[in-house]
Amino acid sequence: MPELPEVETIRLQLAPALEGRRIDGVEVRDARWSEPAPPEAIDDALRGRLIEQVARRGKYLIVSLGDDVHLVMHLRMTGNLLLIEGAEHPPLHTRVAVQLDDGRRLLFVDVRRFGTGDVLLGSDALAEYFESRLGVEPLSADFTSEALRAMARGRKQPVKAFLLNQERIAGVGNIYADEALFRARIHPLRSVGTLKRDQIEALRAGVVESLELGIDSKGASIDDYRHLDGARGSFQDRFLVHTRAGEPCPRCGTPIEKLRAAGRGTYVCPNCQRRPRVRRR
DNA sequence: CGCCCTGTTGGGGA
DNA sequence: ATCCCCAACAGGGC
Repeated sequence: MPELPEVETIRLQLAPALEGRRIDGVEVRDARWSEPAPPEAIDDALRGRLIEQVARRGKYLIVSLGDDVHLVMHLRMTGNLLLIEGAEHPPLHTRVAVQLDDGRRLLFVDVRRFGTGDVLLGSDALAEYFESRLGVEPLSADFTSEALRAMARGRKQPVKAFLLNQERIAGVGNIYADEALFRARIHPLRSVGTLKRDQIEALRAGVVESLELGIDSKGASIDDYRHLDGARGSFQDRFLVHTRAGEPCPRCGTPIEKLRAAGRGTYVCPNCQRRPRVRRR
């Protein structure tokens, strides 16, 4: 059993990664392990350990290994995690390959290199990592109207920025936020602190419903099938307003409009989701 | 062919 | 708190 490195948190920079190495003939460019941990420390932390549990928190994946070692990964926008057979050729843009003892490999593939990975030593380090980053799980019993109202109270922030902030509600992305707001009939630029009690409840329900659209009948996220041809199209078809500028609102027929909120492309029905009095840009 | 814009995210700086 | 930019690419419009 290898000795644990002294550092408590190892930054495993998946993007870029593994300078100067080739993975089955696939060249990996501009790669390096970032400070403070040298590659040997990463190897030592992972080598010989059993995968005991795979979990999710917000948009993070957690692979828990023996001796309280945790590999925490984020796919960001284009990342993908693949399990391949030993003889299989890793796809282009493979950044990190973890060799498993049965001959298979776990690949982190990411065209844009936004994805991240951290090796955390100990459950305290793991808890701390998420405490500073993530708020309530919206699909848990803790996500009540009361909790949402308490978080929103007094804030002038546009409601869309509030939803995208992972430190309060974990896991709501751009597409999901638009869907939740459309369902709740709330304009994304509305100040979150001004929402009435019934709007807060509608927003809570909208968030839950939008997230459920991303889960298929087997309980797996539809994002699990991203790499399969055609999955992407059917995924987007589930959402009513996102990327549908010009198309008629499914509720009232008014053309969907595109605007910018919280720095992201944002889609609304201008009739169902009334603009706040004070315009902002 | 080149330039410009956009983007399933999050972090840092002004 | 809030806006803006950036990371590193692909893909589409012009």
